[in-house]
Amino acid sequence: MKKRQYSCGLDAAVDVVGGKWKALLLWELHHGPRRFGELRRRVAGISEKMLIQQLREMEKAGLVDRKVHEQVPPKVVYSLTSFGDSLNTALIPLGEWGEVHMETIEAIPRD
Amino acid sequence: MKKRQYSCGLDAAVDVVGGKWKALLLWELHHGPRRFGELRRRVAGISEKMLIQQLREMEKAGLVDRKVHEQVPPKVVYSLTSFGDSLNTALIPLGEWGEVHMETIEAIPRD
DNA sequence: TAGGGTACTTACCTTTTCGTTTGTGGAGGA
DNA sequence: TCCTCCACAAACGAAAAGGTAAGTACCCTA
Repeated sequence: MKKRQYSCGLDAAVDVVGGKWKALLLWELHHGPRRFGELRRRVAGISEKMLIQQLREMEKAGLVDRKVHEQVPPKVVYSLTSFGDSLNTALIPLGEWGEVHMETIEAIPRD
Repeated sequence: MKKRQYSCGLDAAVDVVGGKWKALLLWELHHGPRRFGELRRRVAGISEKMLIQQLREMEKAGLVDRKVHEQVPPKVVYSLTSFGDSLNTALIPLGEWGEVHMETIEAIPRD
């Protein structure tokens, strides 16, 4: 979330789903509601700080729903809203493209 | 382009198209081949440094083709490869999602 | 003769993003 | 009693991304 004025829909969408973790979290939540600790374990390499940061941003954006179960130890469950689900649906072709061309993408030189 | 190991296709695709400018450039080139100066004028707000940097990265990734016409003054034309075009096709649903929800996205608070 | 267009390149700086570490407070298990 | 788990929070620094400004070499137009 950096801009206010977008030049096209794609611009806006990439702004919402951009960054290192949001796409992965969307994908993981697509499989079903998840607790904080579950997400931390299933999304490889994410730190707790990044996880909570991304979740908060996605909550603000209306993509995910955060439900607190008042109990000890605490239990918080995150799930996709219908808005988040619609974004996920729109991302499916892109995900398939990525899978098909995975080897090509991995072979891109980076310097 | 930062990682080598992707956990899913979506992860890889977002890595390729991520950042502030690549989606806009892909979209612009989707309308047809463009010269450097044309892109600079049509993609609002981009600096020459960013433009050439992104174009070079997209060239390395095999998304765009760079054709130099040896003449004075110089003339360089950029166009999508079939690989770049396939990415663009995969991005269409996302672009449509962004257009449909543009107002919602613009209303997301950023602090 | 001055200014603008052609397509870049380089240096420097600021902003944003990402990662690491430490700490909270109560509860249950060895 | 110590350790771990739960779901965070806060501080700090590194790294990456992005922005600004200037320079290059040549040509055409006014």
